Amino acid sequence: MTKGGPQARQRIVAGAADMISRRGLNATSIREMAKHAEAPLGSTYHYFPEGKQQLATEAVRYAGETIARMLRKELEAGPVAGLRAFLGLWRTIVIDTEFRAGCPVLAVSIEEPPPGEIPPALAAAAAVFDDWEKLLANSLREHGAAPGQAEQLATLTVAAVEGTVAMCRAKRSIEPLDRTAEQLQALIAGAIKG
Amino acid sequence: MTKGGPQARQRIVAGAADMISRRGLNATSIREMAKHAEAPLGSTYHYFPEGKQQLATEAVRYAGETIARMLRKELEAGPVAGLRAFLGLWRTIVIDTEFRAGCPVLAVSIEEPPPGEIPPALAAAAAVFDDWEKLLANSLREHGAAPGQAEQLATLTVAAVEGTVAMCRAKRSIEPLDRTAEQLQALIAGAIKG
DNA sequence: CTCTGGCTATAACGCTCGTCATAGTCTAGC
DNA sequence: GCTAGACTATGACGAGCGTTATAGCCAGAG
Repeated sequence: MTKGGPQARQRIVAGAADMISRRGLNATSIREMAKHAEAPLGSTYHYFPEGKQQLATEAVRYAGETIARMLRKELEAGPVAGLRAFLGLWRTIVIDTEFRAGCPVLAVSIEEPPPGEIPPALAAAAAVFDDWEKLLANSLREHGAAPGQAEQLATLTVAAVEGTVAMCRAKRSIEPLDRTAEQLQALIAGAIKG
Repeated sequence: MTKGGPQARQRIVAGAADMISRRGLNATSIREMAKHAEAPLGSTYHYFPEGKQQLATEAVRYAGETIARMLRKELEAGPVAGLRAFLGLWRTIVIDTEFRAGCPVLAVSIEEPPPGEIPPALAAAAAVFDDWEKLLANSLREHGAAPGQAEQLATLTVAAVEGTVAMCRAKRSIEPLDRTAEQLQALIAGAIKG
């Protein structure tokens, strides 16, 4: 049986991350998230009593952790290998979904917060970006890059990939990602040698 | 008088671009766009008979042209000057709006299109990115960069800036943009010398 | 068997959405 | 002044939204 039980919670979170990565947070309704996960609407409020914000927050963290785990593993073979895996992951997502999906973390980042407060989903997105950057920067430093350079390069890499994925979706072409990939690889390869 | 007349059309488009850059396309309603431009709701359907899609398309083109015009002008002083102006523009937007606004072109790019068709606003976003890239690439080539390198660097620049602006919004900090700025400036300065 | 507590089913709340229709107002040109 | 056409005012349409409430199911502990 794939339905019911606590594993439904997991399915809802994963499905929410997927839907947010396609349509953005605001265009993704709780009803659709439930349907997509084959869970009843009532269950979403059972598992996520704080409503949509909580669900979005967990979806962002889930996607962030999934990618961070992959990054950590691939970075063991060095920064260039890690970068290649990072780029390859996004390449697969964009192509397999026919340019329909992107990054849920970016999607959450560009929604205006209500005045005077920071929604938890937005804070989670910031934490995910920080996480990814730190993983890259640490690996760069460990392989001989200057500390300041490592930080800047890590930020540039994450930002460029996020931006390029969005550009690929608009253009319905993978070419921007391949161009960005070449530039970043040359950059990072150079930084750990100099 | 600031109300009424054909100049209302302009105000609606400019206001729509601003609102989309803050909340994304889906979270921006026609009613709010009208109110924001101090125009009656009926007027939006008078000026934009195809409804929201048309308004979004014009908003994307408007924002794209505004920035392209600025880029064209600043690039006359060379690629590094153009890049600096580009970065400075986004820096101002992000800071002046207290991390609430970003790029409307990016915002439109990450909305899932209906199956089997490409909404005009998405096509317009792709065209705007192309425009910006071509301006940068041409300037790079004119200043001695190798053609392939120029194209890749232009794509990287646009993507990195777009991605960084989103990161700045999530983190509520301008630091990512300053880091990206340093890296891109070094890169572009290097490319037109070698 | 009974009872408890996790999960589901169903319906409703007030609200906003995109869009359309219709009638009214205003202004320029004759 | 009068008429045409650009613009506005108003209200409605069905639909979907996030959220809440209430009652029901049903496995497993006692």
